Amino acid sequence: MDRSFDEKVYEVVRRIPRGRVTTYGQIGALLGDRFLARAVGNALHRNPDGEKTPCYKVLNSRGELAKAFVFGGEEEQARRLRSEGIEVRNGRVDLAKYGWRPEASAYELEKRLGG
DNA sequence: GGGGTGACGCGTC
DNA sequence: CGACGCGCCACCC
Repeated sequence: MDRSFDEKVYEVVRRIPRGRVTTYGQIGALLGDRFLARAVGNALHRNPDGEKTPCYKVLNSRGELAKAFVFGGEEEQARRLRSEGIEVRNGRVDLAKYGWRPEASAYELEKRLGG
């Protein structure tokens, strides 16, 4: 009954803190393989529930939004990001400022320590 | 089982 | 900055 790859991706996305973003590559790396980045993008493209899984918080390695954002396109994605206080300029977000590294999060640390 | 698709990432020009 | 090329992968025919 192992969860499908897509579901694992959604789980990670649901843990992204409010006001922060992450990238396809970082999620892939967290799931065990940096080359999964492309598959992560595909998984989000198939996201069945935009409310439950805030995929608008996932960007590419350069902090750029997705032209093919499923729930309304790039503009809608920008609006959702801004609604969390995240700045979007020229279709891009400053990862140094808003980026979240899942593998270094307190949540992960706690989990590894057996919390 | 074989082949196409795509919200990727990185190097190169 | 933009345009390719290439490697890789899960999904879906």
